[in-house]
Order: sequence, then C-alpha cells, then structure tokens
Amino acid sequence: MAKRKTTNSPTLADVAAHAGVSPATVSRVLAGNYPVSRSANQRVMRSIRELNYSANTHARALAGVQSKTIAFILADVRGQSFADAAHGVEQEAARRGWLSLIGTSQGDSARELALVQLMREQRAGAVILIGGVTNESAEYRAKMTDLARSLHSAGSLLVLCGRPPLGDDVPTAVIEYDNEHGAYAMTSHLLSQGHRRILFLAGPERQSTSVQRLSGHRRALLDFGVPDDGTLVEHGVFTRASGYQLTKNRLIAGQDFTAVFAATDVVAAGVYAAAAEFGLNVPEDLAVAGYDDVELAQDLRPRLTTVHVPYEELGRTAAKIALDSQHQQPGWTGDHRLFTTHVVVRNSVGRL
Amino acid sequence: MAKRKTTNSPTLADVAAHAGVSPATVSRVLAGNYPVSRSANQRVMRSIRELNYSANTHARALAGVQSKTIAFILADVRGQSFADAAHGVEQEAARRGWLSLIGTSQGDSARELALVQLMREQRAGAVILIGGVTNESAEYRAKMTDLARSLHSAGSLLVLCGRPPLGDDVPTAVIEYDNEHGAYAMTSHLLSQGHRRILFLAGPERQSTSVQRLSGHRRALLDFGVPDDGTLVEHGVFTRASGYQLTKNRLIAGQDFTAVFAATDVVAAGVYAAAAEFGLNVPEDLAVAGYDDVELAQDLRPRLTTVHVPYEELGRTAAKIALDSQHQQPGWTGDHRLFTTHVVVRNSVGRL
DNA sequence: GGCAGCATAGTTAACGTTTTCTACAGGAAG
DNA sequence: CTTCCTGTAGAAAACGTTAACTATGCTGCC
Repeated sequence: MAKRKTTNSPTLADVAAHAGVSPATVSRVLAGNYPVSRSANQRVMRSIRELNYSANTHARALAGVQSKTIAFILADVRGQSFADAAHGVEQEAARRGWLSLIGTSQGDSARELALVQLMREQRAGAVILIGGVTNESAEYRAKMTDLARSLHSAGSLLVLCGRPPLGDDVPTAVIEYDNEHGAYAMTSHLLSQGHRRILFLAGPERQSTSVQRLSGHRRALLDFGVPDDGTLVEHGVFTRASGYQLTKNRLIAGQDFTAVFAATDVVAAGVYAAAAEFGLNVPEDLAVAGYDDVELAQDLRPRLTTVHVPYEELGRTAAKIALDSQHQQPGWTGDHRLFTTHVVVRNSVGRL
Repeated sequence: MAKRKTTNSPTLADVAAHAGVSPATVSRVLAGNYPVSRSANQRVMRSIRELNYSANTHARALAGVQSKTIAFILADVRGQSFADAAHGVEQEAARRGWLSLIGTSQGDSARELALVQLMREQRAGAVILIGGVTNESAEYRAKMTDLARSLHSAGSLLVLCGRPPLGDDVPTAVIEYDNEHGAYAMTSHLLSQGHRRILFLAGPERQSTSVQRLSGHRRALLDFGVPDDGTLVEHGVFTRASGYQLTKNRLIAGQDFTAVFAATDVVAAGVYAAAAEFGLNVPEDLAVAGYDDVELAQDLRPRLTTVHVPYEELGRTAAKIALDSQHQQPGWTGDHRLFTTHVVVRNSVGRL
C-alpha cells in the first residue's frame, strides 16, 4: 500500500534508483563533501535534472543541517524605517546566496516569541529582531533568553536590533541606534532656535524606543533649564493617524506650544495634516520635527527636519554579523555595535 | 553515544518519559484526535509545561502534517502598496491563529521560484504571490505551474495576486486589481481637464503591471482621438528616484507636456521633486497624477490625484481564499476575483 | 606476493514526529 | 462462564535526509 503519499515529488531514493547508485552517493553529490567518481556524479546529476528533484528541507533540517535562511522579525511591515532595514538584510543575505524571510509580530510579544520559536525550529541560520519592545515582562525575557541560547547552541544566532540586550551571559549580538542622543540633539536644536514650549508626541508608554527618545528629549530640556512638568508629552502610536489626532486634540484645547517633536516621521506627517486643518503654517506658526529620516521626510512640504537613522545599513550590518561565523568560535562573548544618529536640518523648524 | 545532539530542547520522547507514558500518547494528547484517559492527559500536560516542550516543526512536517504558516511573496518590502497588502494577509492569518511569513524576490524570477519552492518544502498552508511579473519566460511559467500543482496536491494553494493567471487547468486562485481600467479612467480624467500632452512614466518595459497601466492609458488616448506616437512614454522603475530623474531629463530636454501620469504614487513624488527644482508649480504649471493611493498621496503638496487600489483588503481577501479549504474539494476549478479601482481626485490636476 | 593505504561505494542508524496496527483490560451480553 | 465489544495504551513503521561505519577493489611499497 502506498500509504497516503500526499506529495508526489521524487525523493532522494528515487534519484538513487534512477541513477543506479545508493542514496548516500546522491546525498554526497549534492553536498559535495565526499569524493564521488566522475561517472557516478554525472549520472546522478542527470537523474536529478530528469526527475526534477529537489531536496526536502524538513528531512534535511531533521537530519541536522542548517538552512541557508535568515529570519527578520519586526512589528509591522508598513513602517518605512524597518522596511528599509529589512531591505538591508535582504541585500546582504542575497549577496551570500541566502534567502531571507520576514515575520511580523504586530507588537505582540507572544507572537514574537512564537515567530522566533518557529524560526529556530526551521533551523534558520540566524534570527534578527528589530524594533523596540513593549511592556517587557520577566517571563518574556526568560523565554527569549532560552531561545537565544537554544539558537546559539544550534550554531545559529539571535541578533537584537534597536532593543535592550538580554544580559551579558546571553549569546546574542546587539546592534543599537542612538535614540537617546538623537532626541537630545533634536530638542537641543529646537531650543537653540528659541522654542521653549515643545509638544513631544511619544509612542506607546512602555515601548523601549519611545522611552529612549522621550528620555533624550527630557535631558535636553533639563540641560537647557527649561521647565518640564510632563504636561507637554503625549503618548500614542507610531502612525500618521495618531500624530494627527493628538495634535488636533491639543489644538482644540487651545494649548500653547510653538513646536512639535514627533517621535517618528510618519507621526510628523499627521502633525502637518492637523496644522493645515487649523490654518497653521509650518514653520512660521508651528515648528515640526521628526525622527527616522525616511523618504517621506523629503516629500512633506516644508521638508521635514528630522533625525537620520541609517536603517538600511543597520539591516545590512545585522545580516553581516549574523552570517559571519565568528560567533561559532568557543571564546565568543557577544557583539555590540552602536550606530550614531544625527539631526538633518530642513525647513520645518524656524527661529522663534 | 549521544551523537551530536545539536539542540537540547526536550523532545516528545522526553515528555513521554517524564509523564510515564508512551510517545504515542503524548502525540495524541497534543493532536486531540484519539481518546486518552483523564489521568494520562493531565500528567502529559503537566510534563509539557514543566519541560517547556514544543514540537519540532520539521519532524511534524516530515510526518505529513501541514504547518499553520502562510507565505506572502513580493518584490520589495519598501513599497507601501504591497506592504499594505502584506498587512492585510497578516491580519487575516492572525485572526485564524496562523503565522505569516514574507519573502522578497527583488524582482528576480529565479529568486521568486526559489522562495515558492522553499515554502512548498516548508509545507506552508498557502503561498500568495503579489505584484506584476517581469519578463515572464516559458520556462518560468512551466516551473511555476509545476509548483502550483505540487502545492495543490499537498493540500496547499498558490494564490496569484495582481498578476496574470497561469492557465485554466492550473489549480490556483487569482486575484486581480484593475490596472487597465484604472489607468484608462485616470487618463480620461486628465484629458477631460483639457490636457493633451501627457507624459506617462511607466515601470519596467516588460513588467505586467506596467504594461497593463500603460495599455489603459493608451486606450484612453485612442478613445479621445489624441495622437499617440509613443514619444511621451518613459520606462523606469517604481521608485521616487526614477520618477525624479525621468522627469528631470524631459524637463532639461525642454520637452513639451502639461501633465505627468506616474505609474505609481512614489514615482509621482519624484515628479514633484523635479518640478520643484525647475520652479514649476503643481498643478498650475504641471498636472501630476499617480496610481495606488498610498498614504503618501495625502502628504504630498498639493495632495495627489491618484487611482485608489484597496491593497489591504486585497491582502485580506487573498489570505481568506487561501485559508478557506473549499479548494480542497475534488470539483474545485479555481477561484477568480477582480478588485475594481477608482480615481481619487485631489489637488494635483488642474483644468487647462 | 602480502599488506598497508587510498579512493569509492554501500549500509544503516539517527533526527522527532504521526499513525497504523496490535494488545489488553474490564464490562456487557449471551 | 465464555464471547465480544469498547476504551486506552504501547510498539513499530513510516516520512526523506545525513553521516558514521563498513566494505571492496586497487595501487604501490617493502
């Protein structure tokens, strides 16, 4: 009885039979890690072509080989910044003949864990996590730590990108971009232009990126001796709609501020929309600053003053580190990079 | 001898030993498709929790079960439109407790085939391909047809989204959005506003989406009796930079046109940039129209007149069709949906 | 000429599940 | 008191690879 035989694709055994050799020989031809005679090699190759054979990943993985696949996990593909980073990963992976897969967590940590888990099981060569983490719990950290260890012991690597490290003894690579300093620099810029009442549109309250940017903003206020009672901070999400709504609310309330520092360029786009609705001109009536420097920043009118983050390079570097096998070596202790950010002055902030 | 034991995660056998039952019983508890005594069930569940066990996907797949994973393959994550579609897929998948994975082909058909192949081997529950196809060769079609059949016979499904069907006898679902009519409508709009010399910025010459949009444009010209010698068509890629450069070249050449119809909103953003550089005001000096209606269209100034395509819904629908199991039934002949598009009039096109 | 060593090839045991098939109780029915 | 279910459990055979062992001719050397 043929059992169920859901797929009818030829197996390695089929190829072996067709070529008149043993399965082992076929495997060897494929792997190329063992001497095979010229004639056998040719016959096998011909059979493979004729049968249109392709190896079963699962069987391979089960037998212990790593797949040449790298995974990239982010919250939402719709964000330009992380999409750029994803592209960087993809580039570097392709350059080395690897495939890359993207998974999205929608900001849900359970989903994120499930994805990392899935990738570990798929025997991905590396897993890159990008973006801040929300509401990090002890349980989450523990599970992620386990996964990092498990990944590492399987010859793979977990790379954390733009998020807090898990701990010194956890085998991960960490790549950060400077949220705190970037925000500090931008707020300093706004202050230097004479602005004193700056509305800060943060992201979710307990999201690490948001927390860091807010903290940089506050430190600048403190250093410049500008009072900061927290009433000019608003928490939302990293979308255009959120920026629009938050600004509108404040405007309706008749709140007094001369500048808005949006935690993200897309949020800034929302600010522009709200300002336009109230007949306010940027930058004369209202200064607006963003963060990320995505393509959109150049399409907004006036062009948006923002903080540049090299997302694509970030992604490329993450992939490079992940794919370089130095971390396989016994004495490897972890890798840590910090990408710097800088203010890009355009036309959305005027001198007061 | 313990062989290599690369990963130290607990196996089903470990759980069985811990719970004092046979592996089969553990499997049954997990699958829930066979009667298991109350006590055994409880012990197994407890062991699973205590050992933090999770099943190995590969072994599962090898034993013939499908994974609850859906794959979405596109050319480039950086494009807003397809990112929106990806989000739609993700939403629908998540709603049903499935995970979704995104792969990018970078417009390379070999890479695309490799991804579909990979997903087939991973036993994905469905594979959705979105976006036009470039330079479609007979060999490509043959291979994709094979993959579609193979996917289908494994109880999975290939969904083609916004690309030409493979043929009536190939078991795929096809979802299209109307490129030809959308472009026809937009060009009609431009013509009705008095424009006669319209520069059309197409995508790659042999890319299906580009071809369809161009064809709609041309049909409108024909219907309105406007001469069309092909000199007002320019081929590029779907990026801002391409739109910028192409427009700039024409402007430098002193070409005579009153409107630009960009095959994509981001391309239109590039047109805006070039126009600004030459001191041309949109829409007074130059009318600009786009296609896709992504968020950017509302952030450009003046706001961009464009053709709306319901990308997110497209993605959601694709996932729905893919995950609905009706196509498993014997008499299933294929599914075909067509999403309509419509012109969204904003402020970038003036009456001549 | 016997024998170590080498170049190939084949055998077979993993890898971690699922799923038959078989087995064995205990209770109902005759 | 048999006999036959019925509810549960275990043994074992897949699934398609890889890699560690064996096995077998040869070649070349003492």
